Amino acid sequence: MVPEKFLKAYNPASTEGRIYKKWEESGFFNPDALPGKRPKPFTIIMPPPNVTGVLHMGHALMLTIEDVLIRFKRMRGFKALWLPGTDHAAIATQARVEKNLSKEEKKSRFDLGREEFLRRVEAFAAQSHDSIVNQVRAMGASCDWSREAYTLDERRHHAVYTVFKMMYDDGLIYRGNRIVNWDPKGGTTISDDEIVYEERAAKFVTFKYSKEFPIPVATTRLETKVGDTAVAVHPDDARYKKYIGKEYDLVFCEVPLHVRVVGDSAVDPSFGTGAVGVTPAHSQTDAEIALRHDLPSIQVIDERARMIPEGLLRGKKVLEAREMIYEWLKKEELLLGEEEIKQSVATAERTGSVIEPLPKLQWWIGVDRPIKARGGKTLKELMRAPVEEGTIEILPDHFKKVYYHWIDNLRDWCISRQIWYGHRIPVWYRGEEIYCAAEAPKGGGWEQDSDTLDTWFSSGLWTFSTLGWPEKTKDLELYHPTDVLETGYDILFFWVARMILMSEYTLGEIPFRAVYLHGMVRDGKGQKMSKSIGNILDPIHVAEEFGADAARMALVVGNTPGTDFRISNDKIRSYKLFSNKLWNIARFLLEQADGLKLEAPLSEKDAEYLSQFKALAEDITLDIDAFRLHLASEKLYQYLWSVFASDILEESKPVLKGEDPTLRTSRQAMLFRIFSDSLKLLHPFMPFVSEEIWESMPEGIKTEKLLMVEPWPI
RNA sequence: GCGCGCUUAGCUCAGUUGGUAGAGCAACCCGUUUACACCGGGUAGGUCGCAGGUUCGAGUCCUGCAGCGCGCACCA
Repeated sequence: MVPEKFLKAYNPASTEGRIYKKWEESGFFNPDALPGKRPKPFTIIMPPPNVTGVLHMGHALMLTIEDVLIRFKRMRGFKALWLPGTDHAAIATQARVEKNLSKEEKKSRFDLGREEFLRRVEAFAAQSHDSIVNQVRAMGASCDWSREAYTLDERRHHAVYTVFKMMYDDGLIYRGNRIVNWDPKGGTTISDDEIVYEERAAKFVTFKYSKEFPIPVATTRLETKVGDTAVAVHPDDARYKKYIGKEYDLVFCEVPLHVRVVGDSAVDPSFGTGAVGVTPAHSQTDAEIALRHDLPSIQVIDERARMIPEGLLRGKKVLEAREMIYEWLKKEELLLGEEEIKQSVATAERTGSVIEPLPKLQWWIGVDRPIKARGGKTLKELMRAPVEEGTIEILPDHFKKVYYHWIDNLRDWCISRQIWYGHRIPVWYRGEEIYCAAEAPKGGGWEQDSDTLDTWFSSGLWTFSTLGWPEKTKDLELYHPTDVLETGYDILFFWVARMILMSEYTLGEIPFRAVYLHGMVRDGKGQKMSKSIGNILDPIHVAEEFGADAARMALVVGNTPGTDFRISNDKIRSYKLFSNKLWNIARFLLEQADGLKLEAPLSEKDAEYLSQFKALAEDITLDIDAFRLHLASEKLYQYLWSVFASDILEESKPVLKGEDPTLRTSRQAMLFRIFSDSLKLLHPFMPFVSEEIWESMPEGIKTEKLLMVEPWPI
């Protein structure tokens, strides 16, 4: 009666691969193949992992939460679609390949040329993709592989070009020469959101340009001062008022400067000397002052972060130039003072390089431009409205405020990148002519823009590009808007906001109804997991050692949305023990299954046990519906171990061995009914062990081929 | 500077709408005639950061304060 496998302890390693194969072969990951009518769809589009390497715990958390929701809804009778994919992660992937190239072959991408380099990146991406997809499977993710998408494949390419052209024609995408965030190491511009601010010590130096120049200024970036074209003071500042409008010709560290004194109310008279040396080419705020006063802009730092002006400084690195000018000021007795201050320095997220603000001709998306097709609303307004109106729910709720705060401070989005891996900008040039389309216009001589698009541009389309847009597909009609977008709070701006922007602009509808933001996964000591600390828990190793089920439970129990949380081997081990506990409960019950009649009348006590369980099942159902997975999973654990196994089973032993056959059949029925329904409740959280036990449940309990498609007990 | 969050047992954290403080791990004691030692039974441990307020009643709501963390902005 008891299958032999139950005589040994539960072994996830030898079970999980086999079970996953069974699921995959059933075809039930594809909602079209699910049994029953299923009028209502339920959709989650998977946040695509970058094809830059391996899955980490954050991915494992994402996969677990989404799989719990999808399995739950599938059992609840929904047409449940979970669409998987991967992200080409333009800069990140290119940087990886460039690093390998320089390490292994001592070559740069320019040595290989665009075509050959792209071939290398694609080979790397393909390899990385395969290993990632296998890791996703190992976590038990029940996603529909037949619909798998890539942010850089043909269909997504089509979607990207279509949206670009729409925005170009609507005047939202424009080309502008402005100050950009230049990453000298990556050799590309980056968006404001890709900047990481680092606190560093800096020397705040007060000086005069020359003996004759009447106004002292202060700066931490002496090297930019050779690009100054004005000094700005507050228009009401009694000290400097008299100089406003005067112009000076002077030579600063061998560089001739023409400096005008302007009055501008953006200047804070109480900060520094109350006067600003205006460098329009290398500072955002200075460029704004320059615009107001029609000042010239002189670029003095190049794309490799080296000095441009002729003379002493030419070709020197920025930091060297800073030091040289400092020494020069000292020598010329122009140095008036210095102070050590703390300063937050802009660095590039991917390369860690210090950002050089430079003037460059780039492509931008205007976030404050009225859109005719959307009733004159701006992109900012389109992003804000659905969250304000509550058509998009954000969990936890307080992230709404963070979201609004970000929108309020948002500036135009720089979308062009000087890298090669990505969607190439669909714009063609011939002399002064510009043409926006996927293909070059007829007639020769057209050259395509050499830049590619910010990776988040294609990610922004993800909810509908994956469903086939711009074609009018059935999938799009049925599954969009999607139901839940589940991701880490760290990409609320990068991604969530841009999906709302793109969906509202392109389709005029929300991309998803709810946003579930999970926290960051940290190690047992609360440290961020990183390679250099060596505290990374690889979800795949964890799954091999303890089982994916154990990893999933450890990731879900007690983990509330929006809050960082810690995971350790100890925690995961405790849920491996739980898998084994379930295994042994099953073994015990199967030993007692002789003469089982599921519909036998229940004694008063057994009816009481059953109704207690029903109440719990209802409670757990409400919890999952309200995204309280941390509570649902803990309640199940608690009930099965402390109530069902420790109390009910122990109390049942004498009844099952006893003389009274009525009590015995009643008890049997109650135990099997509770346990089999428990397996259903548990399935979303621990799909492997529940499915494996389910396989051995007696006839009469199973109504479908697999537990994964059994109807939910409530 | 603007904003957001956290502070509950030794550690990590739950605590859904206000109704007698919870779990896991760790600790200590006992138990090996069996569903499970990947186990069972038991013990100990908290004035819920501080100060006020609302309430019949506050870990939960309000105000203020402190410590910690995070985001955004500024950074001449």
